[in-house]
Amino acid sequence: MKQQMKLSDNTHETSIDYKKELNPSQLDAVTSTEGPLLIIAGAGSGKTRTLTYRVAYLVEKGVSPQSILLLTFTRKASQEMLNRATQLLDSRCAGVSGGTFHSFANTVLRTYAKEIGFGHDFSIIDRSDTESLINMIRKDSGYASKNRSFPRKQTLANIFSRTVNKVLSIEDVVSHDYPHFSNNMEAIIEINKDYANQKRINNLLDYDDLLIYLHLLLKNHLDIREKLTSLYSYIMVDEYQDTNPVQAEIVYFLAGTKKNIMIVGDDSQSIYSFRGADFMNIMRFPKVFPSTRIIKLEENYRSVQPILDLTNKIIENAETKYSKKLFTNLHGGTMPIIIRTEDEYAQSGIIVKKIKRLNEKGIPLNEIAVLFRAGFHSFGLEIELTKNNISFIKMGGFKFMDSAHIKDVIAHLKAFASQVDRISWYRILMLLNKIGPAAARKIFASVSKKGWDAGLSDIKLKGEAAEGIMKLKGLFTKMELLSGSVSDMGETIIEYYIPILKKMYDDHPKRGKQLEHLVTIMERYTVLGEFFTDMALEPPNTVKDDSFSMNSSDNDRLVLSTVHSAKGLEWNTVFVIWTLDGRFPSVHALNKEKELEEELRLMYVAATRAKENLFFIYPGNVYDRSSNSFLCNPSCFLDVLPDNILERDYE
DNA sequence: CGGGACAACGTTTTT
DNA sequence: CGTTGTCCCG
Repeated sequence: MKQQMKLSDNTHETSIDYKKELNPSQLDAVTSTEGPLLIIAGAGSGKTRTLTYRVAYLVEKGVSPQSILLLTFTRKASQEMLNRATQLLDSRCAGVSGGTFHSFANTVLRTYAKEIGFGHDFSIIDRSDTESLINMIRKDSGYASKNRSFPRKQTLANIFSRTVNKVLSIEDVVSHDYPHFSNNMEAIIEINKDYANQKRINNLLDYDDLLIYLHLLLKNHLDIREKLTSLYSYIMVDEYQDTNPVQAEIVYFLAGTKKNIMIVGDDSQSIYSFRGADFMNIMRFPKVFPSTRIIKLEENYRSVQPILDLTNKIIENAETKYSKKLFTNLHGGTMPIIIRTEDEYAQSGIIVKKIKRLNEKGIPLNEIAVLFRAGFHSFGLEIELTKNNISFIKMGGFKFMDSAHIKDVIAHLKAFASQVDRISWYRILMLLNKIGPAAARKIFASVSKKGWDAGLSDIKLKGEAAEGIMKLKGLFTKMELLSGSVSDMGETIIEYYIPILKKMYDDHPKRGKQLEHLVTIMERYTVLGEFFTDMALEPPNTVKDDSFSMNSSDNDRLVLSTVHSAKGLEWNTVFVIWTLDGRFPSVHALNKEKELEEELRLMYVAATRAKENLFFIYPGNVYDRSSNSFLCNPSCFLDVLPDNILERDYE
């Protein structure tokens, strides 16, 4: 203890000058350590900075890092904050417990799995595993073949997840959001029950279960709750406007009696209601914690005045309850502009032209972003960028872990690790020639009873099917000799899998390379279970995919991103494309007040990403298939703005 | 079992 | 337009 004190004294002889490095509100937020605290942090107001300094402040004050809990929206966010705090103070900050709600739940539940009726070695299933399992139950139930318009696996997964995240009943969700499936109510409820049973039998938790069971644990086991609340004496939660009711109650339980809890958020940037987030959580917080102090961070350090004028005006039209008016000391800059073009092609053309001009002025590509409402909105632009040799990186969308070949290889690993993993066994068996659902069922029944060795030997098959099973058994026999090295097993599987890959995909060389990349990820693991958990909870979020850029080696690339994945980021210049009614806001939200309000916040998030230049562009006349109509009006969020705030170029 | 014909359906995203 | 699922036939 003494040694630690001495060490820290040495490492920060230049103590942090909080007064100098933070503005008064930030300083207040950083140094108010006791009791409940609500920070309303406007866009670009130094939210991350505040959290980082607060971690350092607490640690410097002598609070043990292990007793600080920092919950964030993504793992990347928490890691970045802790890294910065470490740079600010010293390595003690790295000992702070930080992560997402889900990873925190995972850690806690591994210890207390027995209390919720699971084994401590439970597996976490990702969204596609979830859908596969639901699909098996769906088929088994027989409802699907009786009824042509029975909900698909994806729809069922959506219904179930929504039920959990919004704390509603299946009846509520179906009748409200899927009224056309109301006549299947009993069947849907039955499948949901089966799904829960299957998970319990097979020791599986899906993403929602992690939250649900953590919540249940805290609610029903006071002794465990007390243990945790005495362990975590200082809690910080970021992006609170995007928490759902379950997460909010978890926070409430964790706060315990000391209630040293700080939440940070911006009600104007709540954009995840489609998955149960409710910005009323942040509104209600002072009621739930009666002695809450509220601090507003209103100075914006990001955008020039003309951009701020516009974003302030946009959000004025929302019914947010915590009013705040952002101001800046960054002067100069030009008025944001909205441009109408002839068609999509012309829209792309303008962007290409403007990017080239900005580039000549010395603004690097990675300081420019093109933002849009939905992933597919950038397809046309991607083609034009490629033609013009402008390299770009697209954020969000397509995920490494979601591609079929990666899933296949991991399924082999999972099947090897568990003879009762139905999802994985079906998946790998069906890859074999002449083996379909019926054979897979038979083989899996045998394997789950006798293990893979005897299970595969005892199965009677003919011809190609028998051959395939032989090969699979050969693979597993080989894997058993590898004494548990994760990457060695991976490589062995890939060797076996390559012929299948070649048969199935024309682009197998590219996919083969990605499989090699998977092996390098595996090399970081010695315990198979940890590999599986990490792949579910913290999957690699980018594919190093050269198809997306001309010269992928350099980092100077234009950023294409959905507005959702642009949250928290900033660029010198931002283009928002497809800003017309029906695209942004989306057609689906046009007649629904609540959803339209969220689209407005989404537009606010998009616009507040810009530091100096902000462009809105839309093609003037677009046919929309889904609504069978022509879209031609500029986004209503922008159209209502006065001319002295937004310049118009309608040709 | 596997392939072809046909019909239904569709945001956004992270864990 | 592409994905997902069902049905039906060889």
